[in-house]
Amino acid sequence: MSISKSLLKKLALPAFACAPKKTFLSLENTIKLLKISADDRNLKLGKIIHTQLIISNQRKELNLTETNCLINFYAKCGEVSVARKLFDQMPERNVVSFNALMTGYLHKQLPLEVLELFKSMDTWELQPNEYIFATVLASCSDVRALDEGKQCHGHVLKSGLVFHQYVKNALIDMYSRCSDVKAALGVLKMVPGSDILSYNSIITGFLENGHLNEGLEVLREMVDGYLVMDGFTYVTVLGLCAGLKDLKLGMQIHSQILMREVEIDGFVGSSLIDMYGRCGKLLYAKSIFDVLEKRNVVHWTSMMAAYAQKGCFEDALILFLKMELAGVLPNEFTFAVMLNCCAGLSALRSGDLFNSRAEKCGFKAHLIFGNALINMYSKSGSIEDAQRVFLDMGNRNNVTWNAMISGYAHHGLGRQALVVFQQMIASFCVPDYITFVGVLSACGHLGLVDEGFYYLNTLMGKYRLVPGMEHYTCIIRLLGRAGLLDEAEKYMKSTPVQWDVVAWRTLLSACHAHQNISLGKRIADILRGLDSNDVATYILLCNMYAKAKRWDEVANIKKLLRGRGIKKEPGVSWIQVKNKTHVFVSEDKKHLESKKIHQKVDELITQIKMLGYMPDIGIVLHDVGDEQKEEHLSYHSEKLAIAFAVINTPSGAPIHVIKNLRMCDDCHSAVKLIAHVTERKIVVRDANREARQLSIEKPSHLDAVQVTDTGEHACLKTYCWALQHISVGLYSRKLVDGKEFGEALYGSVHQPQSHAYILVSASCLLG
DNA sequence: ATAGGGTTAG
Repeated sequence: MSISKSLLKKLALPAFACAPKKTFLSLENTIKLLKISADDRNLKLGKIIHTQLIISNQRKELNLTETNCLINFYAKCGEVSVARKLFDQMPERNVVSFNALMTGYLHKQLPLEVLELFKSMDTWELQPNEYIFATVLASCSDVRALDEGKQCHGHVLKSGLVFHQYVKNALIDMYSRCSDVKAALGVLKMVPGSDILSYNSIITGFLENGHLNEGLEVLREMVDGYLVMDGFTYVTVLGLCAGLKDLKLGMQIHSQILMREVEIDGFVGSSLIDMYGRCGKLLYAKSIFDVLEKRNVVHWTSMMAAYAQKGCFEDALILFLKMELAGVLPNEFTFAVMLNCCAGLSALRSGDLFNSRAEKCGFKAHLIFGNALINMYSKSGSIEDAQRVFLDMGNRNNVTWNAMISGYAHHGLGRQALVVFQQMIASFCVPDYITFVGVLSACGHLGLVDEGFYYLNTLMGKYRLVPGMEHYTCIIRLLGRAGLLDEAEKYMKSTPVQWDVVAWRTLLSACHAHQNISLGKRIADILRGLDSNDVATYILLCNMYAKAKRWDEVANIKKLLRGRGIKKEPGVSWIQVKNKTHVFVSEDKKHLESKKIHQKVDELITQIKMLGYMPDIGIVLHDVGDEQKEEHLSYHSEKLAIAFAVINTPSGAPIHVIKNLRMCDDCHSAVKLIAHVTERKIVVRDANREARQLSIEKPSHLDAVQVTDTGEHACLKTYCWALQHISVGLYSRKLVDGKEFGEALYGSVHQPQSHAYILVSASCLLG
């Protein structure tokens, strides 16, 4: 009796359980059940059927089809060695046998075996068909084996199978994943009949390899061809928007999803959160997160990443606790984001805790986790721990090497940074843009001018890298450190680079250090032309003049600042002692132990004066006499925090202080000596980053609209706002501004400022 | 009887 597949599936196991011992299935049903077992990855059921086949078979050996089915079954269930045994014992094989086994190797990530089988087909005088090519190309794609993929392409062309949709798409997938943009586009355009899968593959591949603009170009063509996006497309295109930080395009895609009533499933939901998060729209990301019915670990992690990206590290950490309460288990990505938050807060203790938790959960060996760990330890001031993690890592990629190189460079360990760079090259890891930022800054610390220029002008070119502003700024810092200020100025004036405020300020900082007042003045003029209201520049200038005891100039700048209503941000330091964060403001007397702390500061200063410490009296902005100046400097927030830590932590314990501003020269030399007299390791890290936003931002263009946080789609509110400002009459479900919907999207992709974007956005409300 | 694409890290 022949039974339908679905019925078989439903009845299979219970029927087997009840069947009398000598009941055998018909051959036809056996094949069907084997296929079901393969599709469901039901190893148990398949094994039972295999047994039945052997027992019931009157003939000595299984026939070709039966064995092929078995190979397929074992390969799909991950038992590729069993599949191989069956394959090897076959007296006769056909293309199907080969492909079934190849698929097993493909999914086990064993591309060499796939290629080996592909080669051996020739000796069996078997011609590869479209199935074989699709599988072999997928293997090449998986391991980015471009050369093998190209050879396979040649075979495909000879065989004339290039017009098979599967083969064509496999070729596109292989080329785009292997980052061969030209070849991928060639196949897409030369071979007619691209479906949504062709486009999804190519955009995904481009996105993966950072060819974002090319991806956008392909998207344009796709929309132009009126191809309807599916769930995969939305995920990929949202990834593209996130990478390009193109909020407008992202919102258009979101609108289309809403209008077409595409289900926001796990994947689309997380892509939306990620897109809004990476475009800096925390509130939008959260509104998506809030309305999701089921939240998985990716949703939580994407949301945490969105907080972290905005610098709301504490909020992200709180979200982690909420996730735990919701019973969702963290994965390696979650821990990586958490470590990133700890790095942002310099919360070494919390970072250690996450490290332990992750190790217990078995994520220690994950590459992304190790990378995040190196980053956390080095940003939190513990380069030894970073190094330990680095040495322990069995698997390393660019990010790993970069993290270690820039970690060493940041800690002033230029020599080590360059050694690691050499090791990176020796282990055939290709350096990238970020690698050279670290390398050049290491050269800066070591004062290696010639080497710096060699890396910039020669080595970067060898790796086909175009130096960017970060690299040029490193060069300026390098020249500045070496005291070659005039050369630096000459270099800046003669090199056709659009120097920015940071670069000029770098040189100004060198003028401060080397007391080149006249150049400093010239740079101040240039900076004034670039950016008229920058506090950091004025403070640098002020310090430069103060160091030179040019009090007249100091007074001028202070007057200027006062006139513009600019206030210097107060110095704040904080420190974690026994699970509590203690915050200190310069000259703060509010702390409970204030008196004891001030006494300790005085004591420490007396001690280090005996080692030759000379309080710097020239760098304070206060209008007071010299005596008082010394006092003010003594109570800079980091000194207070260190004194507190010396009192409240066991002797010998390391002290980690974080502060908002850059440490002044006086504190720098004082702290070094304090570390010496107290025999402690002291790390002071300045949080040299954008001001932290503690509350969720209001969409800037929506000031007129009350945005509440009650689970409604914040994006819809944006569109409501848009509705009030545009004429709605033009819209019908299919037509926007007299154009097809796709055209409106197309138009706005070409011109991001176009009004079509608002219309498309608005349409989702009406649809 | 054999083949295809997606989310979170730095």
